Amino acid sequence: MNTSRAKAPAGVNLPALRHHNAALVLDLLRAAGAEGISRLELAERTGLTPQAVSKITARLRAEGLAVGAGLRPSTGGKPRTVLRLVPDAQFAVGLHLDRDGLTAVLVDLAGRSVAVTTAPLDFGAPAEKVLADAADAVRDLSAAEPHKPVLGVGVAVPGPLDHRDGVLHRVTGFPQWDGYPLRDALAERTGLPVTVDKDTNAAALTLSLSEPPGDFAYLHLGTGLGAGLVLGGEVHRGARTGAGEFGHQTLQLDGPLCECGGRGCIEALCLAAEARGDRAEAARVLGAGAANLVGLLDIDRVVLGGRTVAADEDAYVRGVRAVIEERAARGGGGGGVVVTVAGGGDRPVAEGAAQLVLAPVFGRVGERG
Amino acid sequence: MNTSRAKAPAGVNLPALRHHNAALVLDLLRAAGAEGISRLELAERTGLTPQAVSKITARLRAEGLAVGAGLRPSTGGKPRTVLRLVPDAQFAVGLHLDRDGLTAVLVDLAGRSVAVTTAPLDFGAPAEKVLADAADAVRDLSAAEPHKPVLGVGVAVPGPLDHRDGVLHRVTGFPQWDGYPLRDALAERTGLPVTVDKDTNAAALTLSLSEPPGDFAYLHLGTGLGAGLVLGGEVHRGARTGAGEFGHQTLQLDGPLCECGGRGCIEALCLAAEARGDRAEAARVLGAGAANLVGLLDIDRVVLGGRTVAADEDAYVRGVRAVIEERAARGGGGGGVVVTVAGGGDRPVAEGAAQLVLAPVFGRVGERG
DNA sequence: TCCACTTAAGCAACGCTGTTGCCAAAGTGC
DNA sequence: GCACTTTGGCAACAGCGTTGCTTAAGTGGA
Repeated sequence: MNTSRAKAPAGVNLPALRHHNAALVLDLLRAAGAEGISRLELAERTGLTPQAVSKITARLRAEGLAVGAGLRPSTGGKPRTVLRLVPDAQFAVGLHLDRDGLTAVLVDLAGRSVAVTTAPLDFGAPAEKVLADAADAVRDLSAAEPHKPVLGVGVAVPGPLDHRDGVLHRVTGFPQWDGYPLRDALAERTGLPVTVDKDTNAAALTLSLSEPPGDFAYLHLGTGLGAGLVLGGEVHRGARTGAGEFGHQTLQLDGPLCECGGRGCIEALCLAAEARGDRAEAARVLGAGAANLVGLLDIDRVVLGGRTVAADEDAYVRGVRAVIEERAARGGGGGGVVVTVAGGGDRPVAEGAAQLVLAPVFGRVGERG
Repeated sequence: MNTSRAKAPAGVNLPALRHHNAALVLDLLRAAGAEGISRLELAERTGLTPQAVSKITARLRAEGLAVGAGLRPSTGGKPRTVLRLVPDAQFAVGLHLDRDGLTAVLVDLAGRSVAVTTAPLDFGAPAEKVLADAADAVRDLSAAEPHKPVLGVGVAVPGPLDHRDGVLHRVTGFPQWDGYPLRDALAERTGLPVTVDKDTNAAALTLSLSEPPGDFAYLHLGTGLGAGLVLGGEVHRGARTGAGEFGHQTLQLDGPLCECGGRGCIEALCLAAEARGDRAEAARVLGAGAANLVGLLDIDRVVLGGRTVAADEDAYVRGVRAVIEERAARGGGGGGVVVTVAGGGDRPVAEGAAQLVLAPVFGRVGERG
């Protein structure tokens, strides 16, 4: 069962402290982007003394991860030196294995894709075949930056899996993947560390970098309906990496039959409304589920995405927002919740897969849930 | 809005490290109870070296927080010395302000109530009157252990509030509390640090100490229906301390009217079934909501409590379990989820209020959500 | 009864962390 | 040109957990 907390050796010694503070500074440098950030601002944000920040940034500069980037205007004294991340110091590969295609990206420390490959993929083919294609994509992309280290490979897949050991489970319609140790198999083929996660979690991870701080849920409405949760700056995966099962929540007791065998699942209701052209009703249904989620977790934002939403973003945003605001007005929680659509890159899932690898570098361990 | 993450000075210096490790060891000592735990076990659990644990425990003993408690049987060498927490080294006061009564407890470090007072309370009286009663209860209880330090006062109240600044909001039916700065007002009267939280969160906090590790939700079914969430060992409160709004989730689109003004709220459905004597249906409805929650968060356990559940624990446990297991069998998530009833003390809310004060001592900061 | 062996726990020296006190560098503005 | 402000590095330091070693306190076989 969930052993993540029970076994967590939470004791902190000096190397762990050093690593934590360095990662924290790196995270702030990343957030500052090309604009950069000064040592004193870093000190203020971290709560460390300016001198400690100087030492930490000196080490980061020696490792080639940070660099000076000009001066701020003086405010009456010596102007502040601005520091910024060196995005191409290290890279990570992100793979998105979908039912019909493979997308692979090489991502730099700033989160930008510097190389992309896409290819058709038969997810129903034998696992070894799919794995060989994936490994080829990793090899090709790594060659794009031959002299820079590639930290690892992140893989996003549609189905249920265990994020901790990287083993797939019961991928709907693809029984050959049940119990397949994807992480270890790909790690052996590529010689790189591999991290595996659900596609919705990867998308949520990408969003967590561009979204303002605070908790949010990413609701993905495409051929199905799923969710990725970001709580406290980290993706919430739950005990068995099963969190975000949003589509089969009951929204209509004893309602119409869903293909999962249940009744009144939000996914069935929402997609049925969409299929008969009643987009307002689809948005209202989605909004009811979103409002349930907002009330339960008291998050700051709801972010919508997926092909079905993209077809009419405005209708969905307005519909969902209306339900949430109406419930907030009744005192059901969720006042001030913001509803938006996922902007960001055009390959958010593959980029999020790469972020699975980069997250530890910036202190977003993600081992908690 | 949610500034908890943006402003969090996450930098760690040596005093912070020392405090963290000491709190971690204290937490393990508390978990070990009267039985105690050896230095080497502490080292194994924390990931620190035995020598570091020796130094930390030496400091704790010097402060009177830990003490030796006999020897383990030898395994062929020097027997291990067992250490245990000194429960009566420090205390905390917990207050439960309910609609019609006040319960106050003095709790030791082990979480046991060493003194209790209950009194009728008119929550609709002027705030100053209620506050005076509360302050009196605190003073009386503090006198029970005159020579030991009382760390602070934790207060659990029914309504919506902000845990961070301790201000109440829109307590249903009691407009005079809207915007009342309960934390600061009581802190001034008692001269002690005060922490305020929702009653369901306090109950969940108590349970988190006796329950096995892992994430769980406490569902309280009494005159209303609410939830407390424990994720990653800490109570999840959300951006505005509004998390756990479980009763007014929509479970039946366009269903019967709820007193909140919405339609098809789980609370209305569940209580209506209970009112007409259909306990099986009430349990089924509760189970559907619980299954929604389980799927969304992938928690390890669901814990039921409250007067209505207590009236027929077996029916509710079986009913809720049945719905969750049926959905898990369909692939909707939640396999292996355990459904139980809240055991623990007879004053779980007041004791949980006291735990709000004790949590930081054991490194459960709770500032994250 | 003795002695070799095992295991636990403290002492001392150490490396490394962030902190403090101080000073040089690099601007502004009268 | 000089007084002032602000930034940021250097050096010394206190305190953390770690390492190497010693002492304490048991077991068990000869």
